[in-house]
Amino acid sequence: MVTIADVARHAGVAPSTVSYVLTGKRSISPQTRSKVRESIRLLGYHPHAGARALASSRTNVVALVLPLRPGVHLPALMRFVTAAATTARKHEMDVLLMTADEGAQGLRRVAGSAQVDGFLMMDVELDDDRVPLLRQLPQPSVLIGRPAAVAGLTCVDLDFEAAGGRCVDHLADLGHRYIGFLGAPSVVYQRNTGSAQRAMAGFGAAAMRRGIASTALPADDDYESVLHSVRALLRAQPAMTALVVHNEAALGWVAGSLRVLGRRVPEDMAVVGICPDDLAEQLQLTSVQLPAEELGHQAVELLVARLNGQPVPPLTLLAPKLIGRASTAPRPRG
Amino acid sequence: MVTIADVARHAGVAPSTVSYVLTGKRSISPQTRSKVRESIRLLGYHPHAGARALASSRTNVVALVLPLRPGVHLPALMRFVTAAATTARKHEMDVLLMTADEGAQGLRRVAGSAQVDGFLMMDVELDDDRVPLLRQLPQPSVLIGRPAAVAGLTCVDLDFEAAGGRCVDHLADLGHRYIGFLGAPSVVYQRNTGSAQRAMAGFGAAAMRRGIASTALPADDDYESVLHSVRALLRAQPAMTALVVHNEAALGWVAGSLRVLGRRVPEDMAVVGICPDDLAEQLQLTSVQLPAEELGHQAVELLVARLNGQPVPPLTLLAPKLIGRASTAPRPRG
DNA sequence: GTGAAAGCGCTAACAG
DNA sequence: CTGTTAGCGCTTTCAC
Repeated sequence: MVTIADVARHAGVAPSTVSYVLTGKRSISPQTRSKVRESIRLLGYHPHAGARALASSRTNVVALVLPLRPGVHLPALMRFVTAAATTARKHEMDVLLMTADEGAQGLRRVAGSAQVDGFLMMDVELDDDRVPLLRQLPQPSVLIGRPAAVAGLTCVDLDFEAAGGRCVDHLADLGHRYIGFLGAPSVVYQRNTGSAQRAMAGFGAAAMRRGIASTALPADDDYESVLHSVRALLRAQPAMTALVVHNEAALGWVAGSLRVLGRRVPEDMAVVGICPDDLAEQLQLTSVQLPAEELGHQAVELLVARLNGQPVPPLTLLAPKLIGRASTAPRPRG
Repeated sequence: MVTIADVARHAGVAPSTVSYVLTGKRSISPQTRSKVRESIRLLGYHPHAGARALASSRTNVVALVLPLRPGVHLPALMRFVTAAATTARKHEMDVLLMTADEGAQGLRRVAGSAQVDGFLMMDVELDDDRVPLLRQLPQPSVLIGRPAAVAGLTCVDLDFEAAGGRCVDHLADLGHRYIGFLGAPSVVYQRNTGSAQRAMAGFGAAAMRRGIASTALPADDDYESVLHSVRALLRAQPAMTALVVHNEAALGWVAGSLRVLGRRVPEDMAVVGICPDDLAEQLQLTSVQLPAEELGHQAVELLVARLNGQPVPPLTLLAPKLIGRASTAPRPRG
């Protein structure tokens, strides 16, 4: 194995000089620098990661903690993961993958053994039990999602409240005056899921603000339940001409349900989803996108900033973007 | 930070003793062992990963190199990843995530800096340029997929040849005598993609073996192309009553194309796919599954075996499993 | 069955 | 601007 001493000898300098050329932590004369660089290249030298970590207490690795509970949209998750990995590499960092099933125990292990410089944790819910632990760890962490108390943490999330509002605004601008909201399964709300509750709240508030009549119902993931909820919405508000759907699993059934109930999309009923882009694209659905890449990128940037001792805001909310597709049209005048 | 010296002092033993309790590399008296264990627990000691790697030249980390080219089925990929991660943890190992876009350069970097003990590389194709490099590296590697020359490597893959054959056998057993094969886009075959070619070869050989007339065509990923290819197949072999599809992206259009051409599934035309299970389930398609979990698990087991100096076969082929669903039925007698 | 001590390869004072 | 050197925390001989 080629070590820093080999490089130093080959270049006729001290090991520390080689180290400084590599880290840039002190100024080196151009001649020395290029001499050293050349030796490094010639010998094919790569600093030993373990030795470096030991001496510098920096691993240049971030842990990425993924949720793998059923129901997460895998394509969106992968988009997030690759964005995070790519951004990490831009900062000369690597990514250690942790599945959530190791729980707090796993975090303690990885943190305790100094395997990583920081943590990225996805899909954090309001009362996640790992959050208090993260606060204690010596390594900084960035959460994707939004726990109840944000103080002392760094979180990034889509602004779900604004997302709900954005859907209403889009529909209101098209002339719709009676709008329904088809939400997640009711257990999700019982479970205190932040994104679900906030999207719903944003939807309701925007409707009030615009003087629009709104009705909301949860829906389970199966056809029966979706059909039932859509029918119930229409019964509750017969003049309804638009629907906001915040339920990925239900989306596939919505068009069918509406058809069965005699409503064409978008002529009789405009539909807006809050969902990953590929799903919306596939269903030709106007939607507020879940910005997976942007979240992954931002999360890493925030973590890197914290590692460099820079101050970062406790909560970064990404503005929702609505993409118009075939499922929305101006309200039928009649 | 708690070090091994702290634990040793607390337990009244030498640091080396603590180390040996942890690694089990020499016998320790039960009393000493439990004394040490207790101190470890009390102090919340975790060995420093970097220090350990430096002293032992073992990181207990494996690199997982993922393909992120367009067209890979993300849900199946994630199933593979989690299986690999879970199996790795069973062996006290962690997983470092590498995206393929770093290419050979990235492998060299990670290998050179001794960040990992070995490599897991997914979706290797016949002429992958990173394969020769992997052979040179000091760390062992396991490939998921099957490059042209397997000597000196360790590979795991689904037995695509048997998979193609299995589809034919299933259909032949149901009485079908004229079978079509709808393959990947023709560029995939031009690109020398092993799995595509082997599935096709297995299909052809099995048909010959069973005395069945077979016809094959490639298909692109869009509706037009699929419709065109299916129509061409039917024209070439009007008596065709069954279809084997090895093209994930086309699968969604197959049923529609057949309907347009006046064939009901499965009454007029039986369909078998070679595709990830969730896709097949969703389409209610009889299929040979892509055993993502099993591949991930096996790959890690093989790598661990190699790390322990155990001999492993250069090629491990997993037997295809066919799951019967609604898309196949006995041949209509008429 | 246990201890003492010599590194593993690198970084970061300290010294010039 | 560069060299010398003392660790970083652990494993693993060697010695008893």
